[in-house]
Amino acid sequence: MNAHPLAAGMAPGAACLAPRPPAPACESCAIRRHALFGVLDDAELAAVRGQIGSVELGPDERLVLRGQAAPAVYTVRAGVVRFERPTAQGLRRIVRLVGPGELVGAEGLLGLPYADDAIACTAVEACRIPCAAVDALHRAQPRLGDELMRRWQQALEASETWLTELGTGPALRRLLGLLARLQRYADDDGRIWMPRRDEIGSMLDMTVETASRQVSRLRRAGVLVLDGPRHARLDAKAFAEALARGGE
Amino acid sequence: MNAHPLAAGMAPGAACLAPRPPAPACESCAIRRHALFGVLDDAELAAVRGQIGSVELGPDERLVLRGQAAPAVYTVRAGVVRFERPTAQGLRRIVRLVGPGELVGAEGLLGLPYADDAIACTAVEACRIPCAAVDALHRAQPRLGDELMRRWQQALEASETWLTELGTGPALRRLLGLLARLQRYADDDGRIWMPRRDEIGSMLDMTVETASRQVSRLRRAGVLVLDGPRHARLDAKAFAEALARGGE
DNA sequence: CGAGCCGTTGAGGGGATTCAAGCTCAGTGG
DNA sequence: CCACTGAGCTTGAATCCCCTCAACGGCTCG
Repeated sequence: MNAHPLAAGMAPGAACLAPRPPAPACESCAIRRHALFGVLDDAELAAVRGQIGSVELGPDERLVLRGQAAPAVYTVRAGVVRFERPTAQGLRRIVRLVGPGELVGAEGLLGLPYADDAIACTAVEACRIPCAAVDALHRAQPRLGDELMRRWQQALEASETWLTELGTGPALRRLLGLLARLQRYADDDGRIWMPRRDEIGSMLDMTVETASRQVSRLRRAGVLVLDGPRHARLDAKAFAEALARGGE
Repeated sequence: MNAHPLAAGMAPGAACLAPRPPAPACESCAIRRHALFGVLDDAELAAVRGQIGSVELGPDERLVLRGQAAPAVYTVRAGVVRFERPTAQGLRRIVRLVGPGELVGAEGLLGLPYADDAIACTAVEACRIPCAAVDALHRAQPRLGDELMRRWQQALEASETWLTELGTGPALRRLLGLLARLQRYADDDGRIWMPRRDEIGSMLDMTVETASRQVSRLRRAGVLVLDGPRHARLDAKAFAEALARGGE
């Protein structure tokens, strides 16, 4: 089945132990309004400001580890993070992707250990917020509770959509569905993050070879233009057509 | 691909319009401690008691409808409910199952429409709780907020587990995974709810025929004993062996 | 009793996997 | 400088699992 057997060759524990520089100015943060603390006013934000740290990760470095105690949640400021968990067969399956403004590790707020490995796909910047800080704020500002629930609901929605759109149908259509999602994380220049073939395999439940074949097909059809080792570009028109044809 | 094209022949709207008898005594409810309001004491419970209605559904009747405004949430008291949503191809995919003690339609508390169709698999009894009642209680009793978040997290966990365990691997193993889940909803007598073959198809992303073949295989192997039209029984020993072999 | 739903089984074909080889490219050390 | 290596990607050939198409039997129900 799909790829990398047991996390061999991954960067060591990272995030939790790394030094934690203070976060850049929250007040002027580009994603402030979309982030968990978007509901707070300047004064409230200032009160927790000191407890928030900044984390930077390179590709394939772990942000959190499944099963570990969860002392903090993370808000992604830049980059793409994947959620992985092992299947019963010891293989790995990617179950969700999150990007800027989204929350990682919310289960920590309930006193639960992290439910998935969260691993950087691209270079990632994130804010580290201690669970205790969220709890304290929550008591003072009940609206934060609504915002948390809203995020849980979004995560659930994303997971169920993943299941229906990426977990069914022929390989080519699943790949198109994935690319449509990656398009949302495109940079200003229109370039998307292009996963490794084995990552595609883990996301779409197919082998590396099948992933490679389908990518090549889209490349030959002019839908996808590879652009550097881990980047690509979609031709909007050709992509829409391919999607309409629905994978042959 | 998998079964029933567009909900033809389903019972009409049901739940929302049906008469709402008052709920049976909450104080002595068997699932009280496992339900959403398990955190409330007798006095708090008594205060909302009057707003809670009881709903009873037969197999294939809808509890809530995807996309519709969500005035209430439901706590399942008995039976099994499936969450369905249409795929991009107009087919239906079952994305989650819930049983006694679990919550349906929590997204309504955020002012969102229902995210999935929730349909009774077996005979179902549920409590209908107006969102307004939950909101009011929530303001009075903050612990209810934690309980809600806990349920959201459980739903998310269930969805991701569904993806990794039922969305991958050969057909037989996926079926075994499903049966293991259904076992949790077994009655005191050890009988489990046995889905129709097309329902199995919608859950495990396979055709009716494949579902039938795999079921027959398990039947011949003595793992599964069909017992009435919509019921079955698992042979614990044979089942464990089959699971260990992992689908041949 | 015919109609329709549900389940089962067979035959055939196709899409994905498996096994295998070859390619490019970056990093390494002789 | 260049073989050497290994990771990642691609492609081919053979196999197999699952899908498609099809037929049939049991059952309920009008």
